[in-house]
Amino acid sequence: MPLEKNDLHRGTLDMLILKIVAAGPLHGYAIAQRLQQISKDYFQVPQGSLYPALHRLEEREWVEAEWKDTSTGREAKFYTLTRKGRKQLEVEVLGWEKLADAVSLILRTAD
Amino acid sequence: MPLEKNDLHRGTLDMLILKIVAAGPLHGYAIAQRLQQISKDYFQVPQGSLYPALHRLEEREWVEAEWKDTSTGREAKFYTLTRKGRKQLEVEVLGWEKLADAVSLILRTAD
DNA sequence: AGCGTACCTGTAGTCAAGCTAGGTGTCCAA
DNA sequence: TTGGACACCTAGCTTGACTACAGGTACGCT
Repeated sequence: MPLEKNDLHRGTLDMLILKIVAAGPLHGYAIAQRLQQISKDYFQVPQGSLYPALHRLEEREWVEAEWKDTSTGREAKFYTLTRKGRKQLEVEVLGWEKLADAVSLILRTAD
Repeated sequence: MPLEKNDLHRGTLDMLILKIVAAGPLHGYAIAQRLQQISKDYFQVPQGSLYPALHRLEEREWVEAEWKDTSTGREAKFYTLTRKGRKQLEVEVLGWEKLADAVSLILRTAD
């Protein structure tokens, strides 16, 4: 009986990750941190959502992964946006904006 | 190979239906029509999404159903928002707004 | 009379995405 | 030496939106 369910709205996560990665290569853990930080703790992406999402994005060739050293000297998988990924990001942002507009219309107009 | 995928974002549909019904009792078919009309054809809710959603809402006691005559003289199931449903609508709208704000933050800030 | 179309409801089965819960291992500070 | 932050991963569940059906009524057109 959870009082709260966070459940990121479906499909949003991909866009957010792409957007974060668009600003420069980052490893998964850091991506989640940035999302949380920028969104002022709204997005707290569980690892069970994060890593499958990253693998999905990689499989679709929207990002590319490479093992590199982090600033703390350890290894981590850094993700870089591909050209395809940049295209996809545009599509998703546009889609999001249209959705948000449509929802907004309903919420404002429906009574 | 669909060029386009519409796929309503998860959970949005419930909110939209509640909002439409909040303006007064309507039957399922008419709800879908209103959504489409108000959103300028953005939302074209397939019946395989619509009816399961309505049954879900009814089961959760956010709406109540009653068979009545339509303006054209035929029978249809009219859905009315319950008190619980009104509460839920508030929750969902608030949730949506928070999500939209957070997404907007990411999209604006992330680079 | 027959035919199509809009109206109106419904279900079965599939699929995708996000979740919980578990696991591995490193490094550092208390 | 223990705990926590860092960093990765997977299995299995749940949920909701979809496709593709299926059924029925009323009306207008030819």
